[in-house]
Amino acid sequence: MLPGEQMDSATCKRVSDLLARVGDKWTLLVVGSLGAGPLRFNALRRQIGDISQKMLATTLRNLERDGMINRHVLPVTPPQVEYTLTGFGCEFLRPASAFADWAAQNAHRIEHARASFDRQHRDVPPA
Amino acid sequence: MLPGEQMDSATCKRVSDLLARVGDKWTLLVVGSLGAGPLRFNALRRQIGDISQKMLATTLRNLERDGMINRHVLPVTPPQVEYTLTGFGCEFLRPASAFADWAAQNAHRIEHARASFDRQHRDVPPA
DNA sequence: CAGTATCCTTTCCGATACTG
DNA sequence: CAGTATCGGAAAGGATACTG
Repeated sequence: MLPGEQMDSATCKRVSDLLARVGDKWTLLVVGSLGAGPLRFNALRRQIGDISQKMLATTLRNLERDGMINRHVLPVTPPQVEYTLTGFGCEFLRPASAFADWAAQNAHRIEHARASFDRQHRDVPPA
Repeated sequence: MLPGEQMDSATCKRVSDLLARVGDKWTLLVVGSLGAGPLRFNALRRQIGDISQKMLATTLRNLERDGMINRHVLPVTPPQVEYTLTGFGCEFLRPASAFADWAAQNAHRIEHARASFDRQHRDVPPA
């Protein structure tokens, strides 16, 4: 994008769509975890901590559909399924990490802004 | 972040939080619109198109709380309220734009991946 | 182990009506 | 003009039980 030029409305909408997908409660956690290497379903689940079985399955399916991860079923019993980032998924991890870095470095500023805002507006609220 | 090192779990969670905030249906559209210059409430509303009054008010309040925008009330009748990006908001627009660029440039790849995935999985679904 | 199916609660968000 | 208040439908997401 040219400096000074902001996103046009149509582009912004598509971006917003993707951001909504990726900005959901779990997607970034999953992609981040897989960024360190392949993981199986339950390993992934333990790594993330408090994700429900349902949401992990849904998130993984969406990421697979979007071409970000590969699902590899090992023909053993009991079955094992290994998830890995695709090349596309790795590419995605770059701007995501840049964004993540900014967020991590500025989180305290946001918290401060919130505290300040709340302080100035905690008046007259209830009876 | 060091290359090769992915985000740790705690950082990832904060980032995920911010992404969820920013990745909601309207935030990025509002910030993007304000990136081009200050706008008043209804001007912003027209620019974005189909946002409801309620969601615009909510989104603006959240952004103000996070220190991303300033709300300036002009003492005239009828009242006018002008919204502008803060310095912090402008800084935020950088990584957001980087992310947005990637998303815009790769949107077609995602669409293709989805179509391909759906093609391979449209079998045996109903009775 | 790796899921799917179902239920149920919570949250989101649009429509509408009203206010300073 | 710039909001707030209230309501109701839709969607997200957790808990639990079940399956290959």
